[in-house]
Amino acid sequence: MPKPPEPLFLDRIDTPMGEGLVIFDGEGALRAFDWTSHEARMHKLLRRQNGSVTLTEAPAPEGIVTAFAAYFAGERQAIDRLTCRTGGTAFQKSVWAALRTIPAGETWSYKRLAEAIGNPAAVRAVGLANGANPIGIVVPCHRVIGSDGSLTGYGGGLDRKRWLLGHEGAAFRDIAA
Amino acid sequence: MPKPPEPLFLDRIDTPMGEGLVIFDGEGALRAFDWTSHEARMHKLLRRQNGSVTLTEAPAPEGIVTAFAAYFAGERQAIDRLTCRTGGTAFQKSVWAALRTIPAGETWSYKRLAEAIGNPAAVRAVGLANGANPIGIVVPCHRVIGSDGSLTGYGGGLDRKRWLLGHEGAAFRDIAA
DNA sequence: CCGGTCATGTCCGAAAACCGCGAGACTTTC
DNA sequence: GAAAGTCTCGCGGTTTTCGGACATGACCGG
Repeated sequence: MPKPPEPLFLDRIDTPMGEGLVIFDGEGALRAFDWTSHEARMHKLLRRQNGSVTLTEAPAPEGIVTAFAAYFAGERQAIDRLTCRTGGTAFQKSVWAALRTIPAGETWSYKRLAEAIGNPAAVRAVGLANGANPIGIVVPCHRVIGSDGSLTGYGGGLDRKRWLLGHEGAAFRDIAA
Repeated sequence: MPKPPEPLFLDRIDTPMGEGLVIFDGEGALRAFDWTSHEARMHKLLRRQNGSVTLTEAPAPEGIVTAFAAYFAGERQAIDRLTCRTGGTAFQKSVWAALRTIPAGETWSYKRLAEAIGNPAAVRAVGLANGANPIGIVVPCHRVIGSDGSLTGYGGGLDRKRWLLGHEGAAFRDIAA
């Protein structure tokens, strides 16, 4: 079953944690964000969710670039209104939608997230769905931590999770490096 | 990976062996043919090869209808030039392409077919591919019989295979009913 | 406090099952 | 003995099934 490859575009931006990759589509919707250091992982997710895609380097829409810049400059809600579009299963979409309701500066446990989507037992599955989130930062999977307040995991590396939560002024239990 | 459902069309024609279903696409290419009595099987093949499809009843292109009519009336090569389009794996496509080179009135063994596609040992796999052929009659999978001349199998039922070969004036070993 | 157990959704790779066969060795039948 | 039936085994794509791994948390027994 052949699916026509969808044309997507790529731009690079600087972040306090290294160069980031911004993927967006012809309608200007954000499709993915990740760090250059994890490029392979991002491509994998993209392919899984959209079938084959063609990536072309192009300057990102003004709105996206300025939103990221403002966020890093301290305006923590600047990214809240960016329009995103993803593939994924129904379960994953519900998880990602719930993620965007967590305000900056706050953290949820995986359990609370599971309850929010009406599937309280799917705690572990929620963790997986979190890990499959293609749009880092904007879909704030970093705001989910363990029930005991520890950082648990992060696709982009725990360092970045720690930095992001600190930047947003959220509380968490920092367990060494 | 969600694939946009492809719009296909369906028409019904009469054959000496019962009502048949003709599936074709927006460009008038033949996509499937089978008998109403085996409708479920056909849908399964269609779905596997094209992903999800939407079927709408519509009169088939003139060329297709008249070709079938002519074939059943005795003009056995009337279906040779119909343009077909199928999904399937590379292996299956090569098998189906080879099938169309068998002239009416002739029969091949599964072995000969396997040799024709350059994979002499894949005799049994060729049988499978034959069974997965979505376009009965036009892609003449009925012209393939056992090395000893027996009919072996046919998706639409051995009765129809027997009738078709008889209609085309081919030789085979008829083993009771 | 530690260690094990279980529930949950998704993907991935491995392995097995499925057959529209053919060849070779045997057994039947006139 | 030759033609025809029976049995067994190997062949190779495709589909299905199964098990493991995982960004967790609650519970239970030492």
